[in-house]
Amino acid sequence: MEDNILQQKLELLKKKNEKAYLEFTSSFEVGSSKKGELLIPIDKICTKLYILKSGVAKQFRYKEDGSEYISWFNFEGDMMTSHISFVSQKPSIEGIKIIEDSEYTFVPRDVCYELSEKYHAVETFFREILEMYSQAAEERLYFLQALSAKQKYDYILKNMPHLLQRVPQKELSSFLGITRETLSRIRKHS
Amino acid sequence: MEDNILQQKLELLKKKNEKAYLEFTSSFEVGSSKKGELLIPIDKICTKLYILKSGVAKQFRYKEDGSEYISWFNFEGDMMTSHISFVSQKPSIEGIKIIEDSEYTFVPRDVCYELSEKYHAVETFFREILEMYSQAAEERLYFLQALSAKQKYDYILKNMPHLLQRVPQKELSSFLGITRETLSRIRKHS
DNA sequence: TGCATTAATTGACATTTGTCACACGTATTC
DNA sequence: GAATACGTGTGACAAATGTCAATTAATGCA
Repeated sequence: MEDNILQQKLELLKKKNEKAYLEFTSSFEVGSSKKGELLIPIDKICTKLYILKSGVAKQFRYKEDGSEYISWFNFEGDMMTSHISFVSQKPSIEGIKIIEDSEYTFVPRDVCYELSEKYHAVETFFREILEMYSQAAEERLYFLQALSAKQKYDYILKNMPHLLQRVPQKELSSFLGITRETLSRIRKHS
Repeated sequence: MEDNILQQKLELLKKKNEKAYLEFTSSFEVGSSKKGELLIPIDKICTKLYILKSGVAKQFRYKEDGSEYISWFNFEGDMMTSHISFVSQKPSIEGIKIIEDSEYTFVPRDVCYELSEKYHAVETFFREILEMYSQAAEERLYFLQALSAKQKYDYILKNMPHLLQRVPQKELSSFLGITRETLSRIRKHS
C-alpha cells in the first residue's frame, strides 16, 4: 500500500549512491509461498528482510489464553520482518504467516547491516524506513487504545478499506482487538 | 530507566568518531522546567530533541471525547520528542508535559539531520535509537491489546515499578488505557 | 459435483469495565 | 492557616464487549 513509498526510498538510494544501490539490490533473492505457509515461525531467529511483491501476510503472536494477536498485515510493496528478532537476533516472539499466495524478494540480515556500515546512504535508507515504521506503530497505538470497537471499524473503512476486501473477518477482528462476533454485529449495523 | 542505554550509545559514537561526537554534543543546550509546564504543545511543530537529566514527563494526546491518552512517560536518561512532528515537521498531534520538575538538554532538529548527513556515525546512532524506539512501541502494542486491566497492572508492577512511585494514579490509568476508578479497584484487590 | 471443513451470523447471557455521584484526605495557594 | 483545588476511594448502576452454543453460508478438496 502507500503507493510504494519503499520503491521511492530505493530510488533515492540509487540516486545518492548507485554502487551501494546495486550491491544492495543484487543481493535480493526471490521466493514465493502458498496461503497458510509460515514464513517466519515463532521462537526461531529471524535472519531475513522481506519485500512483498504480491499477496498478503500477517504478523502475529499468541496471547496467554492461546488466542491470536495480529500486529500487522502486509501487502504488495510492504517491507516486512520480525522486527525485534531481526534487530536483536533473539528467538522471535512474532511469526509471519502467508494468508494469500505471495511472491517476494528477500535479503539476508547480515547484508543489511554490512551495507549499512559500508555505505552511509544505505544507513540513511534504513533510518528512514525505521522512521516510517515507528510512525505507523505510534498511530496504531493510539488507534487501539483510544477508539471503541465501532470507531475502529469505521477507521478501517475509511483509511484501510483494502483490508476488508483481502483479509478474512476472523483475522481482521484480531487486528482490531475485538472478537469475531463483535465485528460481525458492527458490520450488520453499519 | 534502562540504566542509560542512551549514554552507552553516545559513548559508542564517541569511540567511532570523536569529531562527530564533539560536534553533536557541543550543540546540546541545557534547560529546566517546572511541574505542569508544557514542553511541546499540541499543534505546534516540534523542532527539538530532548534528553531528560532529571524529573518526569508525559507524552499525551486528547481523544475525541476530550479525555487524555498518555502514550509514554519519560524519566532520567530518556530521549524524548514528539516523534511524528519531529520527523515530518507537521504540527504535533502529541504534546509533552512535565509532571515532576525537570532538567534536560536539547538539540535542535536541524542539527540532528545535518550531522546525520555529515557523519555516517551519527546516522548510525539515530538508526539504533529508532530501533530501540520501535521495539518499545511494538511491546507496548501487545501490552495494550492483549492484556486485561488487571494483567496490565501486574505487568507494570513487575516490569516498570518506578511508574507506581513517580506517576500519579490518574496518569498511570490513562497510560494503561483504563479509568482511574478501575485502577483504584484493582489496587484494592491486589 | 458433492462432501467436509472453515468462516460468518445470531441469540441469550455473563463479565468486564466505564460512568456518575459523592466522600474523604492531602496539597497548594493566597 | 483557612480556603480551594486536586487526587483518590467507593458504591450503585449502565454500557460495551466477550462467551458459549447453535445455525447458516462459504470455501476447498476428493
